[in-house]
Amino acid sequence: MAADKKPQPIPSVWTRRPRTAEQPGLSQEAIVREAIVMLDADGIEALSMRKLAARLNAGATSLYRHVATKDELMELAVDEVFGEMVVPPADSADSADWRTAAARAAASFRATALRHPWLSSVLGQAGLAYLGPNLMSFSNRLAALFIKAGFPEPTRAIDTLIAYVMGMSSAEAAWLTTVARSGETEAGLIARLMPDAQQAAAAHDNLTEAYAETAEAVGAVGAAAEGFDPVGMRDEKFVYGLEAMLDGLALRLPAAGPPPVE
Amino acid sequence: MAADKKPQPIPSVWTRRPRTAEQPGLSQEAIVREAIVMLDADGIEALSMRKLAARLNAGATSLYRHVATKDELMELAVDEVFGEMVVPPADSADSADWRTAAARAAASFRATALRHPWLSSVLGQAGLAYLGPNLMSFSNRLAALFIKAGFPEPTRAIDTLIAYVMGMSSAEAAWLTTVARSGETEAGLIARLMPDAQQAAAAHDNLTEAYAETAEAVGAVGAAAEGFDPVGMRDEKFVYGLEAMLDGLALRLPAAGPPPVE
DNA sequence: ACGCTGATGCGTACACCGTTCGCAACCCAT
DNA sequence: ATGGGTTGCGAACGGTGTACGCATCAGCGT
Repeated sequence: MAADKKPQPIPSVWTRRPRTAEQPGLSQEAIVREAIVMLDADGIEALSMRKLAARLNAGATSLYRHVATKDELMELAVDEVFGEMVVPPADSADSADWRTAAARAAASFRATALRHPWLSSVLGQAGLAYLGPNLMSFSNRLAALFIKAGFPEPTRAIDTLIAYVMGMSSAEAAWLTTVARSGETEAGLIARLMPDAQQAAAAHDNLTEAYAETAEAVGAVGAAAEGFDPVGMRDEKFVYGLEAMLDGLALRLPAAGPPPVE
Repeated sequence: MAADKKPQPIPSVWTRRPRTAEQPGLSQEAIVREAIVMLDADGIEALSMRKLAARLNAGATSLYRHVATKDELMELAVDEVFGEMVVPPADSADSADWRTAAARAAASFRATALRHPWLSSVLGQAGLAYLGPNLMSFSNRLAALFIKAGFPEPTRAIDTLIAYVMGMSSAEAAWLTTVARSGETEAGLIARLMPDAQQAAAAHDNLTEAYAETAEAVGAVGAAAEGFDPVGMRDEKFVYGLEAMLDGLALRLPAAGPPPVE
C-alpha cells in the first residue's frame, strides 16, 4: 500500500493504454495554431511552453519534438499570420490604380497587426529577416504591385510604406494591449487616463491644446461620452498618414505631376 | 572550525564595518544609468535585475528600494534616452524651414534609436504612453514646430512622422542587433546570408531582381567587397522615405502648392 | 550621551521560465 | 517475433522577477 505516489509510476498494464486514439497527437501545425490562439487571447508574455503544452494535453517538453525552440515557434507563428494579409494582384488595376491597391494592402497589414497585437512586438524585436514562405509571398506580391506601377526604385518605395504601416500599427497594437489589460472599454480607459495626461502636459504649452481637444471630445471628466468614437479616430489617423505617404511616393513616379491635393 | 559557511554568517565585529564609505550607494539615477549601459552593450534580454545589481556591487533585491519593478526601470530608461533627442527650436527657422527642422528631428530620433537598439523593442511593446518628462518635452518641441509651420492638424502630421521614423528605426535596430549578435561586420553578415535569402526568393519572381541587385553590390558570393557600404545604404533608404513623407505632409499645408519634386 | 525611528541593504525563498537528458511506450517494416 | 526509429514525458538545471523580514545605519529629539 505504500507504493502509490501522486502520478501513476506503476508501469503496469493499465497505464500503457491511453496513448493512442486520443487525438491525432501533436504536430507542428497544431502547436503553432494553438500558440496563436493563446497569443491573441492573453498577450505575448502569457505564452509559455508549459501552458501551451497543457492546452494541448501534452507534457511540457513534448513540444520540442516538433519545434526546436520557443523563438522558432514565434517565427512560425509570425509567418502563419502573414498568410492572413491580402495584397491585391498587380494586374487587377492596370498600372493606374496602384494607389488604391497599395492602400488596400496597407489596410490589410494594419488589420492583421491589430488582430494579433503581439505581431508588432515580435517584429520589433526580430525584424523581418524571417524568410518564411508567407512573408516571402507577401513581399513578392507587394513588389509586383510597385514594379507594375512603374516605380524606378520599387524596394525603396515598399520599405517606406511598410515602415509607416509598421510604425503606426505597432503603436496602435501597444495601445490596444494596454486597453485589453485594463479590462475597460477604449473610451473608458481614455477618460480615466485623461487627468494624468493633462497634468503631465500642463507644463508644455504646445501640448495642452492637443490634449484639450480630445478631453473635450471625451466629454466631462471621467464620463465616457456617447458620441466619442476612438476606433473611428484611429482609423482616420491611419488613413491621414497613409494618404500623405502615398502622395509623397506618387511624386517619385516618373510620369508624375503633382497628385490631387483634395 | 565547523562554523564557517561560504558567506560570513557570523555577526561579529568584522562583518559590520564595510557598509559605509564605499560609494555614494545606490540611487535611482545610478541604477538607470548602469541599466542603459548594459542594455546598449548586451541587448535587452541580457538585462536582469541580478546582473544589474552585481554591476553596482549590490545585492539583487536592493534595487527594489529605488525602483518599483523592472518595467518601471525600463520606463525610466526609455525616458532618459528620450532626453538625447534633439528637436530644433520652432522659431529658429521662421515658418518656412519647418521641413529641414523636422528632418533634423527625425534624424536625431533615428540616431538615438540606433544608438540604443533596445528602445524600439520597448516602445513596440509598451507604446508611447509613458508620460516621462523627457518624452513630454520631446513631444512638446515637435508640436511647437508643426504648429508654427501652420499645419491645420498638427497632431496628425506629427503622428504620421513618428510612425514612419519609428517603423524604419525599429527595423534597422532589429537588424543591427542581429549583426551585433553575429559578431561579424554588417557587410560580412549580408554576404553570408545572401545565399539563403536568394534561395528563399527564388520562387518569387518579383523578388529575385531586388535581391540580385544587392547580391551584385556585395560582390562575388561570400566575399565582403570593398566598395560595399551598408551604412550609407541605410542612410539613403531612411532619407528617401523621410523626404517622401515630408512631401506628402507639405501638401497638407494650407498655402501648399506642389512641393519641389527634385 | 542615549535611544528611537525611518531609510537602506540584502539573504532567503517562491513560483515560474526555457531547455536537456534519458527512459518508456509506441508504430511499422522486416 | 524482433528490432529500429519516432514520439511523449518526468525530472532536473540554471536562470528569472519579486515578496518578506531581518540587520544595519544616519540623523535626530531628548
